[in-house]
Amino acid sequence: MSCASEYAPQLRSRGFRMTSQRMAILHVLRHAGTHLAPGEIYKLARQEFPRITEPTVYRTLEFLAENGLARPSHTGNGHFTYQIAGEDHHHVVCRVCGSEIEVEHQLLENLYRTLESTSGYVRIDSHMTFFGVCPECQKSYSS
Amino acid sequence: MSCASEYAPQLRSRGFRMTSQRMAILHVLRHAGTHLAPGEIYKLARQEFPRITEPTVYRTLEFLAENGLARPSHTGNGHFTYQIAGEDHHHVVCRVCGSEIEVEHQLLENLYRTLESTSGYVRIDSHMTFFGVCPECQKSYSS
DNA sequence: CATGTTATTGCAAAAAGTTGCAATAAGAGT
DNA sequence: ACTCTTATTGCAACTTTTTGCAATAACATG
Repeated sequence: MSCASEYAPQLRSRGFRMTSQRMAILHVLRHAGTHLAPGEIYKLARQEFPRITEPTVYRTLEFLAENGLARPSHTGNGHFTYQIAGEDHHHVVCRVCGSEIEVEHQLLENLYRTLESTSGYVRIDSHMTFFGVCPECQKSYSS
Repeated sequence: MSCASEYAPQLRSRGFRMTSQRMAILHVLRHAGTHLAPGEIYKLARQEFPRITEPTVYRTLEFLAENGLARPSHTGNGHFTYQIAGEDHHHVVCRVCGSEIEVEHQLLENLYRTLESTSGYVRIDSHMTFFGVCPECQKSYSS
């Protein structure tokens, strides 16, 4: 069995099922090490389990995100990208060249707690992508 | 001329042009008072200027966002939604029922400055949408 | 106000993402 | 192991979003 089968009990205890499709996708996400677009995930997952289809990939990614096994993150073009859960960090993307870096979640903790007390909403813990201009591109514009 | 023509000089000074399509879309955004999905904007803009096409709507929204006249904001399903610029606030969306509230930008200022100094990136000023659970839905889960 | 440059658009076709529903298969119970 | 329930998938059709390129029209200039 693949390393992804360790998620099975977690799913079963909530009344869900572990399937080859979900294993394939979890496997892909675990080995990616970074976030991937649904299309890329589809191509890679097909190498694990060729009968998988696109609608299944989209539905599975949404399912995994709802159940905390995957993390969706927004990209600059308005689409989702997914990564395996557990890597608790955020991104800052350069709006000029697209390069990106990670940001510790710790830096956002205060804000999240402030938002909760001022808004009345709880369990605010979204994965965020911020946009700015990276050091490299700052140089090009100052010359 | 529509109220949207006040944007014309702003565009022309940067070498861009004001067109009927852009006026129609700006008009729609100004009268919406809230954010709209591209599809809705297309339908409404067609009432202003029937020859407008979908690709133009998408391209124009991206253009307006790049030039600070419109603000894209992420929705829970991974798509963009747009609103007229000038309303400087962020959103918290309930991940259960979808209700949302606005958050003053002031609350994020500190975080943005911290991100800039720790990351080296500058001009971080993205519009953000956070996800949490609203007071109403908290009740349903505590019963 | 006619002209030339080129930013912007429309068209057509492709790619990406979504939906409804019947068929399949996970896994609980026997 | 077999059966039954129903969560999950595949299929097919559909909607949304993107792309390349030729045609159009904004507007700076003379």
